[in-house]
Amino acid sequence: MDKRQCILEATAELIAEHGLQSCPMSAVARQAGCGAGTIYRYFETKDELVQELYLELMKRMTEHCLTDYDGSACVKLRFFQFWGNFYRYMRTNPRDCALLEQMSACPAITDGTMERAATALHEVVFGILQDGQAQQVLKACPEKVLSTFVYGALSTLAKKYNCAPELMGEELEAQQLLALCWDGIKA
Amino acid sequence: MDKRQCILEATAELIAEHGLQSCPMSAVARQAGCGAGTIYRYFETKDELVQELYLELMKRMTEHCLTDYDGSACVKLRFFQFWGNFYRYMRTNPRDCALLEQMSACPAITDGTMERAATALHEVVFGILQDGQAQQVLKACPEKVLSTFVYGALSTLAKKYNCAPELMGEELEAQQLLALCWDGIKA
DNA sequence: CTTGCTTGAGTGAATGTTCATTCTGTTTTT
DNA sequence: AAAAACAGAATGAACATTCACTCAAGCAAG
Repeated sequence: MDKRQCILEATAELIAEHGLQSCPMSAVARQAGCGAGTIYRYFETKDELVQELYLELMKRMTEHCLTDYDGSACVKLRFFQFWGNFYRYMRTNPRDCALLEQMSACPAITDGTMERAATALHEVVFGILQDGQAQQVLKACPEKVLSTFVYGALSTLAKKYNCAPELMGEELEAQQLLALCWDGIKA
Repeated sequence: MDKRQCILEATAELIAEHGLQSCPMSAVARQAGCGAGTIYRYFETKDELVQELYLELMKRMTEHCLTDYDGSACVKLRFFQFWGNFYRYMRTNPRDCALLEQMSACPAITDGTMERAATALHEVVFGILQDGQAQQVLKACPEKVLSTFVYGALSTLAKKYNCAPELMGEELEAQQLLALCWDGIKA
């Protein structure tokens, strides 16, 4: 088994449970089943470990978002496939969802890391929205406004369902939540 | 001048700049212009200080959201007034906006604190959405789904405009962003 | 008014703890 | 046997919290 992977996984587990600020390297080592020194064979510093974890999480999420994604389908289909994948990923992996939120909000993750982590996603989203606007299917807002709108709504809904499902009433299908977003941005 | 207020303000400044995890009490004391011991006259522990800061921030935001809010107006007007206030507050106070996001994402803020901080807001939002559904102006989703949808979209938009306005294209009026949300939830 | 006493807010050096990182010796691999 | 990987104790820095002290304001007695 891959030690580096183990260490990343252990870090994820601990941060999710106790927060970024209470995640000592000694605990990471224990959780990963290795000595403290070993971590430093794979990561220069704790900070690097954390940045790498963020990149790893984003990579995993990006892959899921592109499952069965057909770039040549119509705008509406692409929209529902992509964001449906996104939402389901967030709902199926509550730990990663919480982790991503926590890390995105934290100044310790540098802007460079964030940008590097998100470019792949950006391109796909940009493609969908551009096409939608060209075909006048979508509102003529700046593309970033639309993408931020959808991302914000869906990620917050997923988080809420993950953390406090009892408050949310009977659970809706991803389709119905996507419909809210679609109605918001359609022309 | 109020020392307690000074300390809270200093804490806010430091957390906004360096993050929750790098905000030593010594720095808080320096920023607040007092000795380290003084902080402990007003707050039992660092943790309590942080929880109190969160409550304070939420209180401020809640007040702003209710500016000129007329509970007897029609659903659409109430919606635009309330969420417009919310959005403008987030845009006018980028520091508080970033702070709230960071603190909300962090396990150090207890669920109890969060609930206590948000009840006032919840009631107003609940009122608007309930009425809207009763009048069949709004979609018949669980009320929490609608509120989370709007909150997520607007807060994420505000954050993005605050942090990376250059990426967002020409800035839109609050009205136009609210319209996206309204179109999403209207029946 | 002056003087001396009391009170409690305020201070910041000292304490003990926690933690990232390093280092030395050990085990495993080649 | 050499090299690489590993473990975990040791190190030193950073930090939350404490505590013995200072000082200014209030106040009562002279």
